[in-house]
Amino acid sequence: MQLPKQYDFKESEKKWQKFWDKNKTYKFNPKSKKPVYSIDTPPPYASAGHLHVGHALSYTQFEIIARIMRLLGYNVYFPPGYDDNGLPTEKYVEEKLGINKAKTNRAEFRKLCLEESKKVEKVYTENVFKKLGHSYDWDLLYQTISPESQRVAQTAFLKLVKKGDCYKAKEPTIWCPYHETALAQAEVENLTRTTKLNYIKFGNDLLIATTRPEFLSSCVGIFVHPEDKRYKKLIGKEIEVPLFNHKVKVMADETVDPEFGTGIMMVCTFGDNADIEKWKKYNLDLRISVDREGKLNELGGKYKGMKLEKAREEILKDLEEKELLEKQEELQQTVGSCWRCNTPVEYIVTDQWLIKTLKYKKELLKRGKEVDWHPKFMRVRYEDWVKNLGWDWTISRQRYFGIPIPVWYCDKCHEVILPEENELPIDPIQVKKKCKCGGKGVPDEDVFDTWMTSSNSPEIALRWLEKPEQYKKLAPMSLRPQSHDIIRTWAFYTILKSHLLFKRIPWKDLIINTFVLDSKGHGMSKSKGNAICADDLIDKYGVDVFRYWVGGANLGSDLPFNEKELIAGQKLLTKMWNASKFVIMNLEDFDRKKPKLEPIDEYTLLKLEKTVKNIKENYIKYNISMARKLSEEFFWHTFCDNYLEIVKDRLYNPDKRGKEKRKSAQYTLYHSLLTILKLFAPIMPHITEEIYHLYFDKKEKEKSIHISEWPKEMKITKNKLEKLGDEFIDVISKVRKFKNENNKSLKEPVKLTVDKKLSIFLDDLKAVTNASEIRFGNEFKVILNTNIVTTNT
RNA sequence: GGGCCCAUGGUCUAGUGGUUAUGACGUCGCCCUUACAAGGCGGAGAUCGCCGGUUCGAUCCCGGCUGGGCCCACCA
Repeated sequence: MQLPKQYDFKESEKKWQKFWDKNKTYKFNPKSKKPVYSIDTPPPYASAGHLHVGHALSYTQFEIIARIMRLLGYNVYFPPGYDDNGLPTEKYVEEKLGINKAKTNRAEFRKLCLEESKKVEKVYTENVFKKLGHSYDWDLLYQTISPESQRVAQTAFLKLVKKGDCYKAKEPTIWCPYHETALAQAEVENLTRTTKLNYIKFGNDLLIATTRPEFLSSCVGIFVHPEDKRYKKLIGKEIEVPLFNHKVKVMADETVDPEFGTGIMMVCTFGDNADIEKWKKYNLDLRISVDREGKLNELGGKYKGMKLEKAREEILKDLEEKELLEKQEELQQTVGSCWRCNTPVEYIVTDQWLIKTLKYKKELLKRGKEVDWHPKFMRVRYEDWVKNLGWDWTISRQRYFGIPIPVWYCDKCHEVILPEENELPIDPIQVKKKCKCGGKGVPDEDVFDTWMTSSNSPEIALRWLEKPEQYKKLAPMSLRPQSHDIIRTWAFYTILKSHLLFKRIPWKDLIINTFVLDSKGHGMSKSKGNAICADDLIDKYGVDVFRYWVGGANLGSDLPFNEKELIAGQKLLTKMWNASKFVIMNLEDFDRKKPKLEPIDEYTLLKLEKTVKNIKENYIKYNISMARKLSEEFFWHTFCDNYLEIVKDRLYNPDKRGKEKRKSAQYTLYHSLLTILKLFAPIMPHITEEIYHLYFDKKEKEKSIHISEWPKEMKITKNKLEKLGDEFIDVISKVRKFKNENNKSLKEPVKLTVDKKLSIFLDDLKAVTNASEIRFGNEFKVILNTNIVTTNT
């Protein structure tokens, strides 16, 4: 049999990717009796940019798991998805089509987004997912912008409203003055900045330090520590606020730090979270002086219409003029800011839809414990987040584009008008509704937070509403793979929704992907300019080598990028190609019948079986790197370095050694190589498929190695043999070392003295060491023809 | 300010309460051996970050420190 001398990865990748596509190799079979393993895949936003290694790694990491589970006998439900319901899509469509979304209608614009996204996604599918050798079932593709996804989000909303877990409220909400929208707690980032702490004279010459003098008009209370001797007598008194001259009460609260500033805290509605807390706790007045654009309103008096920054300047100027500004100090401060525009957030009172979270903290913690986190310590992040929640989840956004909130408000009785579930998806702007009282329904023009959709990804992926039977059977899903930075959003909201809607967890396992750092140990990002492009690596080394690297990463931990790892993978591929070539060449006349096995062949199969078992255990625990290591060890050392060398003589000289002994070697080679290929198949799908098709596909029943069965146990249990075999291998190693130390070729003939126990391997031992004579004795000896050298055991 | 993770030969990495502490890349030496010189075989190279504690015994458990990475937080 003529086999190609070298493995051409580029050609092989193209060939097999096409093959898998054409044959729908990875199609989910709803009729199969195998247990189902379902994956709640993270839908990426299909960008045209280059593929960052970090992303390529995280997506490939759980893709390897999909392959592992398929190989272990599961019916794998592995749907690809695209997240095209966000701002990036909006922007892209506006720019590409040269339209202004504010001038088209919402439904029309959404349709355009859907169409454009589909085009971009098609390119992405080919250039990223298929190129990486991913085994999605493309018939299960979903989009978060699709009508079906909208229906899921709106149905979930409706159910929660009816249940009372979703409500409309006039509440202080986190507000981005730039985007003019409410934000969820999870959308707030921290911004560290230097600011001025201003010491301002209030009535009675009381000195109060504040960083937000622009909020003087909103001041509703003064707080001191109850034990602070300086101010004890003030408690209960009223103090006049400078410039605005309204009076506020002095109160005591233990959270006030006497050491900070002057030990007096001014509470305004609302400068920050602490204000809201005290406002609620002490039932203070509401004096809102900031509008939706971040400008002062009527309450701001002469500062009305000024942006907060400007108002601050003016107020400070006026305070100074009136000699009410005692002093200013520099202060390092951390403030919340909008995650998109970095504008510091404000807190204003608006009408918003919220989903209850605070009420369910305990249950959510319990649900968190029901999920199997990999690694375990990542659950702590979830728990910390849940414990520290301070707000219910604001799900309405004052944005133009997104999934509409399906409600109307009666213009007469002001009741909320809800649609029927079977009307969904619906855009209230497009559809008129009447109230029971006869009043006209005014549509809610807000849209959902995008997490409102994403948090139902299991429902979208499993076709909750389209295929209720399937959903019932497959939920909860088996696995959610995701990155650690969205534990507080994606993981949290999904668990929340699942708890509220279905009273159970959304999936059994949650894995946190590896976080790739640059070679110096810093996070990779475009802005830092240290991001490495996965496409370049794939062009240079091939996908399987890239995937080999991915297979060495551990879940939930950091991994500095190191190109050397790829070289190791490259070498492994070469080795695998060559070893397979050798094996297949020697299997031409193999009839697959089981012959009487030689002791060393049995020993090798025994070792293999142990390895397979061990690997399975690791694979099930998502310990891919350990499985890879074990596979490599067996393949390279046990199989190539030792076994292949041992059987060469039997394969080459059947006349001398006996035909049956050659068959025994062939049998062992066949099963070992096939098993080795399967063990590596999830990590390196292309080369293993290529080799499988060089020979095995004609013998085995499956068309593709990737849907073949996990190696069956051969039930070899000869423990004595294992010990003896180990000793035999040890002798080989010693003889090699001996020849090496004497600068001799490995072919150099020697005379050996070995333990009598090893006599069962006599012929193989003789052949592999090229011994002209073997004697038995207690002491191990190697002797050259010319000079005599002895080695002891 | 709180919390989490990490620290092992030059580099990257595995691992365990107790034998000579993995493996890879690199390096050095030997070997053209009919699968593979993009190879084989062998060698050198680590007081397992630092300081304490628990223990008969710690790289592994506990506490502290240092350095790196990350998450969270209302000091007005």
